[in-house]
Amino acid sequence: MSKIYNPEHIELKWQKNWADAHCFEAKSDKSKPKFFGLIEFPYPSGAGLHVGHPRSNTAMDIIARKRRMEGYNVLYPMGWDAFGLPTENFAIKNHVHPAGVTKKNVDHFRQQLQRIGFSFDWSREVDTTDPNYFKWTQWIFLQLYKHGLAYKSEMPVNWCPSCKCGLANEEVVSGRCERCGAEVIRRVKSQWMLKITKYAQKLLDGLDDVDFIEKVKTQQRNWIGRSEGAEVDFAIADSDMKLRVYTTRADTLFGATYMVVAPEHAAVDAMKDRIENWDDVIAYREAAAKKSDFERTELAKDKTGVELKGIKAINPVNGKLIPIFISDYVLVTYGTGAIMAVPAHDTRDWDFATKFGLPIIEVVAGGEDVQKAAYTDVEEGVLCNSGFLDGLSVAEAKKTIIAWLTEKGLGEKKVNFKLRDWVFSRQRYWGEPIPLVNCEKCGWVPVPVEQLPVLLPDVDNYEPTDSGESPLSKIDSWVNTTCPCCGGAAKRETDTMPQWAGSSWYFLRYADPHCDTDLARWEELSYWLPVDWYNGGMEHTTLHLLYSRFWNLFLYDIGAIPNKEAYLKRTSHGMILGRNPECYESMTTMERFNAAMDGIEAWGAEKILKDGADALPAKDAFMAMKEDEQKAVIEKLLDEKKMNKWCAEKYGDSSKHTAAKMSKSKGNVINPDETIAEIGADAFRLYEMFMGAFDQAIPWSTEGARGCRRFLERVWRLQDMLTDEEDVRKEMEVAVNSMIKKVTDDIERMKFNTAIAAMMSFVNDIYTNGKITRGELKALMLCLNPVAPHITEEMWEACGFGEPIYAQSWPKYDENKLVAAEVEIAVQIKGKVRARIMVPANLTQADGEKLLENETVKALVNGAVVRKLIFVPGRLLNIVC
RNA sequence: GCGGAUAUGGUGGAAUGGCAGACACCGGGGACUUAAAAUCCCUUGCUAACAAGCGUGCGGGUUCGAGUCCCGCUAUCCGCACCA
Repeated sequence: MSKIYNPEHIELKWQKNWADAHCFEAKSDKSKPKFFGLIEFPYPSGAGLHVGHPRSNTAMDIIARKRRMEGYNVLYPMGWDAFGLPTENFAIKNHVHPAGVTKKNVDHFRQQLQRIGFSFDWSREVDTTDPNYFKWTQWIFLQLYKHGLAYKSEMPVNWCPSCKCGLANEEVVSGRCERCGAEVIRRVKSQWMLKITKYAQKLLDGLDDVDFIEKVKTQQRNWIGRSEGAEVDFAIADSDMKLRVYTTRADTLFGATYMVVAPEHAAVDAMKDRIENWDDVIAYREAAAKKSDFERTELAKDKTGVELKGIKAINPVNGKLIPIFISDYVLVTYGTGAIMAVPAHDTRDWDFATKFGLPIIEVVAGGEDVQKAAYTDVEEGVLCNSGFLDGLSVAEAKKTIIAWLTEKGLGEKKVNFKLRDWVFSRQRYWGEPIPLVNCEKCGWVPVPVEQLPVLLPDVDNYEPTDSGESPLSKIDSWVNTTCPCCGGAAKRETDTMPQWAGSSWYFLRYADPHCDTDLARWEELSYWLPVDWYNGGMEHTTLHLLYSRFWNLFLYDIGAIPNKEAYLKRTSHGMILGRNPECYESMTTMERFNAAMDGIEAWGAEKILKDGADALPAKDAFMAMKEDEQKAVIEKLLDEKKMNKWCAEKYGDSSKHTAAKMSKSKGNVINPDETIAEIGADAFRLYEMFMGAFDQAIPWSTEGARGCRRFLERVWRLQDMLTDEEDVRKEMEVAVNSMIKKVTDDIERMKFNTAIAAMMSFVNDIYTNGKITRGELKALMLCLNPVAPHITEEMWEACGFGEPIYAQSWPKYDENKLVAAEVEIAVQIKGKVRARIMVPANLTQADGEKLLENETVKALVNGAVVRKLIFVPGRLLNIVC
């Protein structure tokens, strides 16, 4: 009888063994093929790891461990994306230095990750707040600056009044600050911007060369938002001014019955003298500026605007005079900030025209009455009321009109993107200082490379200022410096970089994390990059993933790195959900108590209430308790099962109602430490991978996790069934080979749940059989090792199988031993299964006829005329008669 | 509004157009225990209860055969959102 399975003991032992052996450190043996597996490095928050982190980490750990066994030189690194607001806010509140907070959090995270047994190469750990690291973040910024891709711009930015900080568009979620939830307002500030728009086309094109899951590509394409159209000039009547618009529907030009410009559009000011209702215009403009993005969105349906009285534009195709309006449904940031309005064929224009009583002229026939609704179909329609375009399809008309406009010098073909430039300034302390100084004589001057990094000074107070300046601006000794160019007095830039900066190139640093002459040495970059497989969350698709591709493309263009695209392959995991607290929160104390009473009756009171109340029947005792005592008792009694049952009754039986995204505020976060303490790291890893399809959101189930522990107990006890036989027994060949094949294939497809199911089936087979040979156990240990590395190493050692598994090769399967000699097939009559028969596995399609001789089949056919016979070898026989 | 995804037992989920529900969780029963836990074995889609019938969100279609393919809906989730 083997010892009792004690995960904690085994896991700590092997974690130490691996560290001592340095077996997961990436070697610079460039003769071997390399594999660079990457997962997003975490932000080390004070709350510590949650169960979502290990889902991605475990998946890539499995792949990394398998690759090592397959003979690859594997780089699987970990680091910390450690700049960021929560740390800074914590530091402000508790009057401590953010660096100290960061260190403490990082140490906690590292310890938590190590307890799970990931095969990270800890010798390559990176930390974005380490000056040796952010020296190169600053260096990259200066390259962007030198190549004209960083510029300062007075522009309206999204301003979070609570964080007192400018936000990128990507950080604004339905009008609210992504971090704190406060309503975002618009505020004009001078900001550093990165010209990511210059790379819009390259970022789009690059997607064709990489293996990203389709929905990531689609989301990036939509975010970049390329559209093909034309710019057209509309002359202003009685002047030599022109108003240029962008349109994707140049074909509908004859239907343009008015124009709209954004309230902030410069042309409005240029025409000031001729506008008769200037006061109205100014009033509208101010009202629009005051609106938050949220209000703009809220009122999206309700069109407002003011006509510029006294001014008319001329439609270039028919010379008609048309009015001009300002309205905030036209955005100054897109296209030319002005549009031609074709109410008959654009829903927004139709809404506006209807409200303001403007003419609606049909120019594409084929739809319903355009007076009732806009007709926007571009596939079916045929042009009408459009002079020389009449009778053409929309596509033909577009070509024709653009050619005509180009020839006349009235317009031209134009491509536009939704992608905006990246607001790169933050008025915060805990970020990389932007390494520029402002000299009155020389303007903005980069800090020379040899003076990098520009370090953060020690500050007493990290509180942002109400003026919107960074706390750094208050440190005169730091701000005042000399100009590197002329040696005169100069001031440092006090804005810092956003959190995205450090994470936009960290994968490059992993190739050579201790290099102090470059961001990483060329030969290391050429060997390790690009990243072979990057797994991460969908929430980073349009932010981090796009930004880092942008930096990588840029660094490639300036010859700093050898690879164009950063990541060859991108996959994504689903979220892990917790219990929906609404269920629990909406219960009254009595309801909770009643639900809990079931538990009391079922299990006996004393046991459950051991350290709660003294006596039962509990109702009286319970009612006598203080409220928080009651709460504690209820928490103890209301296990997951009861909660689900209760929620199901209240909300219907779907678990979708009982599950919700985990968050601290909802109080439904599952703590991995507690789970690991209960079931061990191997069972935890196993459950994370087994719980469901890897790419889908899944509610956590404590019961399900315990089931995985149970499986490992079963595996552990296989030692008691072990025989002295070295080889795989004949009768187990199919089971062993098909398991190896299934596990091998499914790991590559990230179908971890079915890979694990295959191993469970195998173990079930062994239990039925009662015995296991050394060869059979070896195969199982090797397959299971990437998922549950500790228990498999321990058993491998205990059984005397030789060198540790981390030094073993991945098992191979024999194609010829995947199916038994005889297989069961279904016999169908007209598609209905009527019987199952055993037949030799090697029958081919041609043997189908012969099966009619089979007694069972004969009886089913019962002398009827067989009209058609379908035989699918190994699967079924279908007889139509 | 646009884009993407999803829909299968009490639950999580399996299933290259070929035996729907693998593998688990929960539940039920049994064995072993003074007892409990643990473990092992059996059972577990629904209805009827004989060997039958019905079942993959809804309505059509293609096919010898559809959870899977096609057409038309519905519901839910996620992302974007006045992008001309």
